[in-house]
Amino acid sequence: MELIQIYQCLCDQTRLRIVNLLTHGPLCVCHFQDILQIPQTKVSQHLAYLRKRQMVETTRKGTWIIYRLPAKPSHELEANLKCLQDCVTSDKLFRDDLKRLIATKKCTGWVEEAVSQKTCC
Amino acid sequence: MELIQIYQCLCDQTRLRIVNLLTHGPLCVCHFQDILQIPQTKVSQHLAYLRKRQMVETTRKGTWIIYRLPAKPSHELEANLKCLQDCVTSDKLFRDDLKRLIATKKCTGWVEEAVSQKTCC
DNA sequence: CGACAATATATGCAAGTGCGAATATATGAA
DNA sequence: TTCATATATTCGCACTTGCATATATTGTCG
Repeated sequence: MELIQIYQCLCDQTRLRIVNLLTHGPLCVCHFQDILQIPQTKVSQHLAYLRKRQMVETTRKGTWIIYRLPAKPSHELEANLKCLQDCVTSDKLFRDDLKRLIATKKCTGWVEEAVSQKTCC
Repeated sequence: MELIQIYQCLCDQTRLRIVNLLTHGPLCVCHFQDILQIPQTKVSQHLAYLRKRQMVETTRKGTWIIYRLPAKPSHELEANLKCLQDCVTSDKLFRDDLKRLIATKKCTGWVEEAVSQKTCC
């Protein structure tokens, strides 16, 4: 992934919030709706933007589509994600998003459980 | 300087090249023209964009206007500039820009000399 | 003052962006 | 097959961006 594409992905607030959440693990579309409190089409549009530029990868579990950051990020992406994680700590909006993420208990290892319980959001 | 503004400033190739050059010291408009080989209005327009978002500061020396990165960068900006310097090494375009910068000998301490010699570019 | 050099700003235009509303697609369940 | 759920896509619109062309501003020097 090229440097400019990375900055293009991060230069919108909604996308920045999405990527910030994804640095803590994979999520599916409904989680972004819940945590960011924004309509589904808006989420999907920004996810499409990120997917087009290879900032995110997807897998399907039934009707859910799970989004994650690239399994093998380029050096540029890895460096910028680290930098992002360092920077977001000073901003209330991003901190609050992460709080809500933790509150939903969707940080890690939620996929298997969701599949077995057949409920995601 | 806010995170999103930083990404907005860096998400265009010309601006990224400008900021990359500035990480090595102040420059005036004519240097960007020379090194990046782009027309003056284009340089000025991008510099205005960066100035508006406080990514660069200016001082005047006669008819020249000298651009520099903020003397007191925010934590976010400092972190991202460091990250940028790490990332650009892998891209030929940015490496070549820096080569031309070095060739012009405008990396450091050129201002006083230029003023005394009354020639900048 | 006038002429020149360096830089900035205005204008018009094509392209891209962000967003809501509506619609389409895919999957699982009944 | 039909329905409901989750997600994606399309469309229209206002707004922004990048750029070239033209014009304005600012400072220096004579």
